[in-house]
Amino acid sequence: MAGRAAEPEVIWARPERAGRGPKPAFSRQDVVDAAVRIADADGIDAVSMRRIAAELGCGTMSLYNYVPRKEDLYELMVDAVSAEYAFPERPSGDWRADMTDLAHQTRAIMYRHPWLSRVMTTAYGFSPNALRYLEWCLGCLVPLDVPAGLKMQLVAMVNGTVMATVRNEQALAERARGLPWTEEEEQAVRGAYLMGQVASGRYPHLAALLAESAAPADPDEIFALTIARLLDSFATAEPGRGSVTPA
Amino acid sequence: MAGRAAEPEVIWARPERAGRGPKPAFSRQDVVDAAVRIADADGIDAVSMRRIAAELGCGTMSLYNYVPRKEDLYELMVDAVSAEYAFPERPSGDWRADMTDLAHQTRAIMYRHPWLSRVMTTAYGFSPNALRYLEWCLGCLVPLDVPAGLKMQLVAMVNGTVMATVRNEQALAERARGLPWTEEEEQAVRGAYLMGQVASGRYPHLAALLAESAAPADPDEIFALTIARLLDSFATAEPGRGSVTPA
DNA sequence: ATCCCACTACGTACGCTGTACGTAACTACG
DNA sequence: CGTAGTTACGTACAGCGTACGTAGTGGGAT
Repeated sequence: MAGRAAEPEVIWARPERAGRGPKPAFSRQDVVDAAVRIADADGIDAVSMRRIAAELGCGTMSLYNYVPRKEDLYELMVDAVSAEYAFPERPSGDWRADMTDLAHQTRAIMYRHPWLSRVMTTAYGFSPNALRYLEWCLGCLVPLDVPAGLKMQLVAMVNGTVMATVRNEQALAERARGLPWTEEEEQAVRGAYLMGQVASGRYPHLAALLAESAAPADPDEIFALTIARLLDSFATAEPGRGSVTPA
Repeated sequence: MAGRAAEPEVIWARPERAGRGPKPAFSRQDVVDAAVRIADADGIDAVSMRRIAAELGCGTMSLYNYVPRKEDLYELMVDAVSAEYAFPERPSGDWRADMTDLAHQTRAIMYRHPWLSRVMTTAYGFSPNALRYLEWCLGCLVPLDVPAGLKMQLVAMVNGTVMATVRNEQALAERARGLPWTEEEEQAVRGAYLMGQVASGRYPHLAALLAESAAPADPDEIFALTIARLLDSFATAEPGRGSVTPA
């Protein structure tokens, strides 16, 4: 009988194989790589067990010898691309520079794998490469003299910001996938609706803003400034003026 | 023949009905409300066209007279709960206080509708209530003397941060849904794996951090401080020290 | 008053999904 | 050298979104 008892487990703690039966034709990594390849090429929704099996040239159900559930596959995929981080020998000593570099690396990885920003919102946890990343971050933040908890918040905040930024850029493109019209048409229609609404006079501040900054700024520059601003806010342990409590 | 030509369109611009035939049994809002009710009760994955139809007591395909595609339904759902924002008569004049209140409202809405933080990462756009929200934000930010583009970044950043924070909290609970074990078991297993890894000595900084702050801090407090810190960083137009360019 | 046709309602069906289960072949261990 | 545990995988099932066809309703034009 295939499969294992349905007990709580983490995929990272699950042994890939036992030595008894016939030699497996693939490794777990083969399955994950195939999934990543498909997602890179045709989007995350194209990643089905049947498609992966076809890519590997095996039966669909054979995959369940390597991965217990589809959802675990997502976690494995995230971990797989998290291996793309390139860390220097040691932190530079300038934590702002190090964290800035990491933010740019994260963004680059998300651009290389456009499905990542969506999958991470669901299948994210303390995978091996996530731990490696986190450990490196904390190493970079040694020169920063703030409480330990705050360092965690900083890392979470940087990651969250990069994710939110990239997600915002990619959501529209992803939505157009699988629709009977192109992304350009989608964007045009949505833009037209927005302009129509703004022209209605019901949104004066928004209208003023759109009139003021007609030319959209360079996304790279905005990203760099956003991260810089964010890191600034962690340079001191305490937030500045009050206003912490809501109205 | 049911349905309309497959042309690019925005759901907000699509007229709900024309006057010719028999009176529709429901309104578009009825359908959306039913979907929200199901999602609140049993999670977003329980929202299927068949389930909504059963909730309303009509045939499955009848729903397509009100909503052209499932994906549009998601956008309608996000817009529907976005109506829960309660704005005062006018901005207080203290933009930090106003934005802080908005952040807390967003968080409260996301707690009331635990599916929202996930759906928003996919189905988010300039819906009517999103425009209303944005317009209000810009009104609150009138006292803030920075370029218009920066105000947009501030709003995006606050929203993104709230979303990332809540998503992080809810991802685990959501993952446990539909699994044969409980969320507590899931958390326990993941925690055990993490502790085992940390105890391996491969992650010294992480180990030190976990040892230092054994008691997890109050999430509400962390949230409030995070938002305060974030708003601080927008109080001046330019980021502080250099380090903008990556290494 | 009557006809027309746009419109609503909805049953059926198709292709797709994840995966439970059963069976056959294989191999390392007692 | 059995035999037990493993791999491979075909079949099957429940569920999904939705294309399509048909029946019936009722407002607008004649």
